[in-house]
Amino acid sequence: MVVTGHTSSEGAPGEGAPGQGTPAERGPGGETARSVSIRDVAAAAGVSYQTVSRVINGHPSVKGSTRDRVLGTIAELGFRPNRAARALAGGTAQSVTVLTSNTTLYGYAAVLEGVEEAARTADFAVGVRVVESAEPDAVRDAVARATEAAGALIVLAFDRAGAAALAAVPDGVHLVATVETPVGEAGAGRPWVWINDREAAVTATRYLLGLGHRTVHHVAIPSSAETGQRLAGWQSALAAADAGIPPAIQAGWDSRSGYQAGRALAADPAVTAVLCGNDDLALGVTRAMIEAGRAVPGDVSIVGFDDTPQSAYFVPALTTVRLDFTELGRAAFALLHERISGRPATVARLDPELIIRESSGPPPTGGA
Amino acid sequence: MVVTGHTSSEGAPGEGAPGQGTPAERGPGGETARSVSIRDVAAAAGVSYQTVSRVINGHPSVKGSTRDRVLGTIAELGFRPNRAARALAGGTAQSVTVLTSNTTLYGYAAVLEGVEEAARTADFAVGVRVVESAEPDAVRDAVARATEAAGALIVLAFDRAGAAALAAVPDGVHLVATVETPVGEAGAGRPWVWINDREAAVTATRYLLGLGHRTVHHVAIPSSAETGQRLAGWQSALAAADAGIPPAIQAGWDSRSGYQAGRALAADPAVTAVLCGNDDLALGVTRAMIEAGRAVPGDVSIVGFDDTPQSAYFVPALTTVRLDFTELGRAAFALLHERISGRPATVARLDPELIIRESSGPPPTGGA
DNA sequence: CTGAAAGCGCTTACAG
DNA sequence: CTGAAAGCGCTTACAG
Repeated sequence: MVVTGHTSSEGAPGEGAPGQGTPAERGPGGETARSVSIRDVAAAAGVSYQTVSRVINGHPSVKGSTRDRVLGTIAELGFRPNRAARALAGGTAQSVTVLTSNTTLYGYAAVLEGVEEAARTADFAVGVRVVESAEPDAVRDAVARATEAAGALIVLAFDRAGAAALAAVPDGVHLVATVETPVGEAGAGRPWVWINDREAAVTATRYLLGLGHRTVHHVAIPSSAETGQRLAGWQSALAAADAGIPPAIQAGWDSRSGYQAGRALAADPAVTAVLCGNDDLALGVTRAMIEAGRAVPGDVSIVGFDDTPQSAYFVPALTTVRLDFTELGRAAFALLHERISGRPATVARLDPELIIRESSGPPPTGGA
Repeated sequence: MVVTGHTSSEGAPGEGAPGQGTPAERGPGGETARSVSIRDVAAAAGVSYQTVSRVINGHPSVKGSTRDRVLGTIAELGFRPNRAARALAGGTAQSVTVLTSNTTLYGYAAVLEGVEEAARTADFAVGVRVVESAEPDAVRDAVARATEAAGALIVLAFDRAGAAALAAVPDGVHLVATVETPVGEAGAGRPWVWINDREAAVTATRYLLGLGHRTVHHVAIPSSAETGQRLAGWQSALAAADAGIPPAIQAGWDSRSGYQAGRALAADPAVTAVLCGNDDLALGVTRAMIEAGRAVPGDVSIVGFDDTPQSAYFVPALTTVRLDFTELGRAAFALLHERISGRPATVARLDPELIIRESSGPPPTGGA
């Protein structure tokens, strides 16, 4: 298994040969690149190219018959407006770039998927730019780059880096943010879209309490603020039930981090229920519990957040709160498109859903 | 938990209120958008704007002192060349778009991550365009859109849709493909980068055979060709060892699909070892086995492919072949950059690594 | 080594 | 309702 990039090593590499090549001939199927412009269309339709411009931009003052004719020749010639030229000339760029700190974690990747899908449907190009940290330099650079395309922006402000980037976006650029909390600094003054994590956390915590657990422990994901919404919901549900509020364990996003938190939790016999900030964390916590000889859910119940495609196949299958991040991405784009085009969009209303599977149950008889 | 997009519902939404808003005021931190051009730099540096153009493009014929002066004022003024203008004027677009059938599956998302990282470092903008299927219309449209940016292309041709898109890219566009097989139609005539899946499959199969299993079963992921490379490697390793070659089970990419395949396999007592086309599939197969009362690895050994971040935390922890897709993405970009700039790039050589964990072991004593 | 010219493909005002 | 003009910010030849 090799991956290399030596310059133009021609011919078919054999076993163990460099995994890169640039054969001389070309395969079939190649049409010619680049071509028909607004002027070609104009000539073919017998109008000036300004009129063609009006037609493709849906300008109202164009006679119906000429519009139809132009539209016809556009279809015939397969004309596609050049985005770079449009952007340069000051028209709508028809492009969104997603500014985010991550593209592979489940929630982030799902939002990106939703944005791409919706953008594609609306014929928008989509760009991706990651901002590596909340450091001023990184943020400034990321925003500058993401913004220079002259297109619109969707910033994923679920964490500190994203929130910092959101705050640094200059006025005047079309923007929608996906935020953790609509109020507060993160979303301040910007159009946003969100998922009510707090309410979802309340639901999950209440469910665990309802099973008979005296209290629920929490392993938290990073947040855009001091207190994450999932953590806040967990706390308030506990308070409302007059249950004790154990200190939350601050973790990262991945299973490794959950595993470490789980080892600490497993050492405490009083722990019978753990609400984890996401499913990856829950996987790690579960493994740590099992390694420590604590049965799940016999001795301790574990609940996650997100419902990743794998969660139903974990052993034990994970009880979790399903959050539709893909739809959130679609909603973000819809809102953005609405603000750009002026045409109101309809966005589906999503509700959280607690998916009860095998990792949760009543506390051990001797323990509750 | 709500996500909505009603038009400009101002004010702070309370519990259960629409999860979207556009407060009137603006947060702090907003610098002014757009600004300094090549002409501003020229004026400030006391040269013509053409000279500035030469400097930013690394043109050789510029006196050292004037180059330094221009570079200095560029830094001072914070000048950033306008990509749209550059693209329009025929210069290098400094942008890549990743054309792929998927953005969330582990391997795809990891490649995208690697491309983004490398592109960012080289100051390239990155776009994403998904091609939904191998249908001619979908392919034509995807290629047309991905290509219109005038920038370069990286096509992920691991599956049929990706391979079809690759075949449809017209000549003359800068392009690098990540392919399953360097020879054959998929990579034909195009520069490519790959991971030797076949060799990795051989390694994994041999390992299982070495443990004492009479043969190894296979649950295959989709492929860009009739026979996938992982499947081919598995077959050849079996043949080389004179082991029987059971029919492979063709599956999809996800755990659900693996679970279904696993149910079928669990019904056959002769099955003691299963090589799965990826870790998600392995998770599903494992669960099906356990549900059927077959212990893993006591009764059946299971090996995956990829080594996702979760695999080490599965119960049992998954034995798998680690493939560095992120590095593959970086390599794809490096190759592309090399072809665009002419400057040779150095790309790391990657080797597959079999990660032995808990899901594999010798066959049951009575069974082998 | 460094200006002045022309043009990339479009859009926005300005005149009819 | 529909032309002709000017210009978006850059790059590529062409002249010095």
